[in-house]
Amino acid sequence: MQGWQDVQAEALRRIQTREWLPGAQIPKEAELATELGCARATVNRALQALAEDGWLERRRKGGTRVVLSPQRRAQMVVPVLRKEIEAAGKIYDHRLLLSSLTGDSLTLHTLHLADEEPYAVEDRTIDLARVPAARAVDFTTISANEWLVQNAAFDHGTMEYLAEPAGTFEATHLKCAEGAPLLVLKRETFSSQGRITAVRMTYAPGHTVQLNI
Amino acid sequence: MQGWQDVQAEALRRIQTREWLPGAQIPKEAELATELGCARATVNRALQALAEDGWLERRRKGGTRVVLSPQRRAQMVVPVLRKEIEAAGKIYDHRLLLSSLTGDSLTLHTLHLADEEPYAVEDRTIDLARVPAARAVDFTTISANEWLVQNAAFDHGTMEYLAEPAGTFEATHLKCAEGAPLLVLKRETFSSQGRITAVRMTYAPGHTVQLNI
DNA sequence: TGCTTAAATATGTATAGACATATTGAGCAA
DNA sequence: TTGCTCAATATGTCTATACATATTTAAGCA
Repeated sequence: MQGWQDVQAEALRRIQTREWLPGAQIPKEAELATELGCARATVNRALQALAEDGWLERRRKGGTRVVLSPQRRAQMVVPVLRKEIEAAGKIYDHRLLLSSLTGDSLTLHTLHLADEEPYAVEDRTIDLARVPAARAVDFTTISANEWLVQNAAFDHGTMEYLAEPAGTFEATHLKCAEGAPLLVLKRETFSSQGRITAVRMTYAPGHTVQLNI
Repeated sequence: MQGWQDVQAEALRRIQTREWLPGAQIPKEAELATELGCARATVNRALQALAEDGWLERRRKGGTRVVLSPQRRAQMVVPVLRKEIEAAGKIYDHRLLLSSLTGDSLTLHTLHLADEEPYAVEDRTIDLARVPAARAVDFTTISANEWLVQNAAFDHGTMEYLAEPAGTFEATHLKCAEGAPLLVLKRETFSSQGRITAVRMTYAPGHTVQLNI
């Protein structure tokens, strides 16, 4: 009944009730340990967790202080279309619309379907220098989206959502009017070697992206 | 040179190189500790971090196994408009367009400006039962967005992005054509007591949302 | 006054040992 | 077979201690 999670909860309470003010130093680990009746290591574990969550800033010798403006972070799972669609109880399928190879750069256009209805169109470029194995893959069978997730471990990446009007290409494949507002996702993923792939995913009308805070 | 971060890196390497296959059990903590020449607590710390990052699944007595399909998570900081705008080197301002009180429900319409240019329109409902202090606030001075961030600690929330055509209201205030594709954010935040506020933020054309993986 | 250097100090982390707790799985009973 | 009990076991966590490391502060010196 005095675990580090309890200590974390208590510290978070003091932050949120402004008992510990933003920017202010909080008692040092040893003091808190004494006050709460536990070992310093326990306090340390708790405060580290809070620091990782962005509530505290810690510096050796400098002590621990409450962050000026706690920036909360929203999270989402990186979308893997097939799972997203199957999770909604629908049947996933996809059509490879175009595949073109220029040097080490492979370009793929894919239409993703949910219950035979258009779900999204994908415009992807793969750098084969980073993923040589992709040369031998038949992307009509498995979608590039999925194959890369399973076979190309990446370090980091960026994602960007925006709204754009449907062009002729999108309107045709997504069965919507030209100019209809569509949600677009641009994503790039990198390994330590450099960029693996860049995607532009245009979702059918009505699509939404959910995040949790 | 044998810290828990090193152990974490080594474990992550084994996962990514498929030395430890998805779904497979990995050696138990005690064994890894012996193999890597460190204490079990060190291995524990490392594996816990990997579990928190979604690479491993751990169960008492059941051991630790590599997650079937490592779902990567993308993160973004919850947008606080003023900071977002000021970070871009522009001057933030806002206009309260409408304020209406019905029982415990306060509705606010706000136009947010960056360098005097329209940036977004906000349609917000605040539940005053959860934030009584909001009754006394002059939201022409401080935006609801910002006041709530500073004064209403929330537990959790949901966010949803979508693309919608500009209506007459948006077109007027955001200076764009009716029907222009706009990025819309719907957000709800909750305290342990219940919902604090619900927002619908419609961004000016061209706005993008960035996330990091 | 300004610079360099040396102590002081708070956090970071490792370790061994102990106990807690959730699950599994085997053995036994209905 | 089904259901129950109980021992075995892997992870979860706490503790006390020790040392590492980054920074600040103070002292010393030019």
